[in-house]
Amino acid sequence: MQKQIEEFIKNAIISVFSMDYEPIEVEIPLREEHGDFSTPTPLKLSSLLSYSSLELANKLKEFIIKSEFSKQFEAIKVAQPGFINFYLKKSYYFEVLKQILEHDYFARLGMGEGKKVQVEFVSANPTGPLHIAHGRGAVIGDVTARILEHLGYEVQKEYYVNDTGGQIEKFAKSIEARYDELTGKKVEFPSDGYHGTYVIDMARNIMNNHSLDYLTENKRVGFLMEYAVGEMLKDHKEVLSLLNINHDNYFKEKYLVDSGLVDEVLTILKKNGYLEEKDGAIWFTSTDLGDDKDRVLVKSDKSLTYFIKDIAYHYEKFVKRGFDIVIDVWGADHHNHVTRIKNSLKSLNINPDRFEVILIQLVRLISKGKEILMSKRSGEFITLRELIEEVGKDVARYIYLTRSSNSPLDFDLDLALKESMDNPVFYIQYAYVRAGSILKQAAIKGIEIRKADEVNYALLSSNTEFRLLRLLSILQDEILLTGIKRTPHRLATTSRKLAEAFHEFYQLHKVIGESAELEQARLHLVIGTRSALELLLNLMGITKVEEM
RNA sequence: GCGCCCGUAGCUUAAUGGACAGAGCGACGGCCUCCGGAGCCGUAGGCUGGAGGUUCGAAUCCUCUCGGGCGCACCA
Repeated sequence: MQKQIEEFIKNAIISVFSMDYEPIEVEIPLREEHGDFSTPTPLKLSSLLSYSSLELANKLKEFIIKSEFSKQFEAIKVAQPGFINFYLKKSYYFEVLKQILEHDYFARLGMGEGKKVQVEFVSANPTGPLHIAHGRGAVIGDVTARILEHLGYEVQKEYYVNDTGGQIEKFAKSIEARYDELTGKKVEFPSDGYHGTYVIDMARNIMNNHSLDYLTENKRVGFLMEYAVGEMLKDHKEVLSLLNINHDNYFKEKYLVDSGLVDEVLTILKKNGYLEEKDGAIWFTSTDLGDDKDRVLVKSDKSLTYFIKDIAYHYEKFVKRGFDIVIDVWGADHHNHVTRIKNSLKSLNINPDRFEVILIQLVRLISKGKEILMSKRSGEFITLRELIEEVGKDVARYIYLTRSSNSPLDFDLDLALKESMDNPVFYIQYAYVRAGSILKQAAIKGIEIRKADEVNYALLSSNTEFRLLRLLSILQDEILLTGIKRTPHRLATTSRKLAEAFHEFYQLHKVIGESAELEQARLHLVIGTRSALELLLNLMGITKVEEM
């Protein structure tokens, strides 16, 4: 509907003022008295035309009112200082309700038709367990993917596995040292190695299952690298699935080198004039693109930097796999990397606008007013697994989701635990349960749900009922906005509002036991609301509970 | 020093440049013969860190400033 109004106003401006004006903004007002949809376009237009914004608004309104289009609205009003507000007809609400019940109104939207989008998230180094910050990126990425899928994009959720490089080697050597310690050998632990207790656990596991004794010195590290990455990744997958997150694809960094992609990219960069040899290394001349320094791609010892592999990786996403849009979810500490990748895309003749990054700010875990840094169990930073065990997956997901990703998040553990009795998550789930329980009662009493054509929706006439109907009617537009703006945290607010409206309805109105006509109309409203809650819970990845 | 992010109610925070800045928690006061009270209704609490500017309109954009976080590798 939002789109239709935009389109219509655009044409109205062409007809009335014979000018083509863009963009037309149509918003869902914060206050219900300002209508279901509203546009400030006359205010913008007044600087271009010699009318006051109020005059413009009135002229446009006159034009709109005469049209067939306006018949869908109860009222179209001009408001100070020049808004045009649209109030949907009750019959429009009723039509939506009917569509929800009989035509799968909440099905996927068609806007992303045929467009391939990749959302890459988590992609943690497999050198240690996932911690709470990874959880935030994981949920934001997952929900973003779910929303885009709902909008009709073809979405792939990807996890990039850093299975080569210096860090992995260091990790393998740390395990090796622990292994040797366990077998009684005296060794010096690598000074910059990984000290976590999980490294010792892994070494112990190897000792029990896979003896290293028969491997030569240089084969040991190779074996350990592969083994460690495999084990760590297995752990990551397991923890993510506890959070209800399952990636579609795990992309191995190793493949970039083995497949010759890195060489391919280097060749193109050379051809496009972005390579330079200096001090025995190969540099990307990114200063030509506005960077403050050139960046090394191939080190003087011929090994590859992370950067060249990442360039090759993104080249692969766009050119080999043909994604139209790639969205990476990164920790905010990598923000400098964003322009670097965009620059590299430019140098490969790929439009950098097709590449987006959602930066996730830090997460601090707070308990009793103080930040918790270490975990008792592992001696590491609090792991994601521990957090989920502590507060549960739904609470964790919801709390991660309520805050905008570019704002730092204080995850108050006490509050999360206390809230588990009195928590927005349960509030929303409870609304879903209540709706279900009314329907269950109806079934027990043998009440049959009539077809929409046989139900008199006009009996839904209280403010509370209209509020619910209105929320149902604007839900798809709301989700659309959430998807386009890549602001998944809006879902938290949207679903809370809907739950609130339903609880109020539940409190004020009886459904079963009213006159048969009213009973039917309200049952339909309950079914519609339940579908909407179901959609929202699915998008947020929060469990739909039937009983609490 | 340079770059990015954030300062909103006691706490955690929301608000595609729009209309009176919304919620939750906490505090205070009401509501259970009724489909589940994990609920509902109400009260108090804000110069959106500060100062300028752009705009018909600024929490939002620009400049400066004060606080906090992060990043500035032939690490990933």
